[in-house]
Amino acid sequence: MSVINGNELEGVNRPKTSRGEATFRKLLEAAEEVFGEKGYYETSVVDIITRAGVAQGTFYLYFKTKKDIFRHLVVHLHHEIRKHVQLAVAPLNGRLAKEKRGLLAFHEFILQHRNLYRLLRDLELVDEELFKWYYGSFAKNYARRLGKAMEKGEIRRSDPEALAYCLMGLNVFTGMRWPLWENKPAPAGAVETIFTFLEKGLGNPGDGPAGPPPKEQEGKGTAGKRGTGDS
Amino acid sequence: MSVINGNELEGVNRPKTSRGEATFRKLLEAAEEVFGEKGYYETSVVDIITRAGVAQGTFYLYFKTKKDIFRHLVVHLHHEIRKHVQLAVAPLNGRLAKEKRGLLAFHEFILQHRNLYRLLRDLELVDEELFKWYYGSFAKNYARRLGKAMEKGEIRRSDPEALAYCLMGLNVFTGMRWPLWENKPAPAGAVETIFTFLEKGLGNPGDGPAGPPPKEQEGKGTAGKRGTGDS
DNA sequence: ATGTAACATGATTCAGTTGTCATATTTATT
DNA sequence: AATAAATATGACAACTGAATCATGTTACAT
Repeated sequence: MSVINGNELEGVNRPKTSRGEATFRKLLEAAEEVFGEKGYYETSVVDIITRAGVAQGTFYLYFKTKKDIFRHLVVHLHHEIRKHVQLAVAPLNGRLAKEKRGLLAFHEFILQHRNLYRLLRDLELVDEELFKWYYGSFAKNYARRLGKAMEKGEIRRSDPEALAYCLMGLNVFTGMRWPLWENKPAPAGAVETIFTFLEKGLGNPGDGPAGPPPKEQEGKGTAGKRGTGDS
Repeated sequence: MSVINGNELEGVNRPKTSRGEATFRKLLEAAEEVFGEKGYYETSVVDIITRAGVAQGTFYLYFKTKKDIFRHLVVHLHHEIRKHVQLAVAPLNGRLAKEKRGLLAFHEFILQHRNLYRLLRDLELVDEELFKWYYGSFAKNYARRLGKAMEKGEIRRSDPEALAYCLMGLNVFTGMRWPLWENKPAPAGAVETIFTFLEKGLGNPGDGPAGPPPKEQEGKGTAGKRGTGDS
């Protein structure tokens, strides 16, 4: 990806002394807060430097533009979320169990980091390329794990990428409805519904035709019909 | 809803002659295009009136602010999408069939109205209240239909609202992945996966009581908290 | 202690933005 | 035709916010 080279974004000058490091951090913390509260477009650089308690010129010492500090925060967020979910899910066995726990962990994360999460919602408008990188990279990883689970026979065999997007959508929208909008966990009834939907949707270990694994090719007439002229 | 009174938004002055009507429309069309291309925040009123070919003062004859013309477009879009999906789905019988066709119709709509769809993505940041109205109203309707299908035994009984958000998420994310990002319909393999996920996730008519003995009961371990279906 | 690179400042410049208003034209009404 | 109401104009006042830069101030290696 041209978006990110190595582990560093361009447009960001890392400080070289501990004094600079402190200022750098102050700016990032301030930016996270203000972006989270008012959104990217409603936030000015002056808002950020005011909250950080530094002068305007100082900002441009470390970030080339407002967008650059935003990007930096987003990449940070991406790693944080993954770490959080990964950690919660690691000790469990079986894709379904991981999937369920992962959804709850994701909801928790939203509740505990509303500000950071809001950044993510701005991302699509601020930098579409980075946005695609964000979800694309998420999906890729997700699909890999799903693929493995399919091989192990833990879930039904199908297109891992499509499945990944289904699951991300499900996570994001339920995370929006309760944690984000109501600022509390999804009620038990909703969780139960979601879990069942996941369980049946993914397919249980013993579920499928006991027969041999299907031949990886699509187009087996099942639901078949494409909607529109598919160009 | 305080957002919308009757069928008209405040901040909008409808024209009173056919000449005015033409100008009004020109402005709306121009706004749809520019918003779609550059996004709400990157678009200025000057951009809009330039494309519409009218003077700046004319804009303020019909719209109080930039936000007001945006809101007007969004409400319009909401009705358009619903009409499109409704129309595609109406002749079909059974929730599952409707659900499948609805997803394809939704994807079609995105392909045919990329600009309008993009507005929607901006909405969350521009006017959160209207955004919640948008999805909330969608979800409410959706849940109502799902509830009816449950009563008829067409799909598994569960919390209709939670299910509605799952399905919306699934629609939105798959619509993003292929129609929006790649500007073409989802490939057959992906559609098949999505359909199967829907089919199993929603539960088939004959599913419930009969069928192979599911030794697997839900609620163990992580799922933990059982709750009666409240709301 | 001194030289130097890093760090910090904030007034200022500059490129935009919104929204208004006096003026002019068109349309509907009588 | 006369009049009022609606529509259109574009210059402009008033404002916003990003980014710069000349002028400092620290920290630290030598």
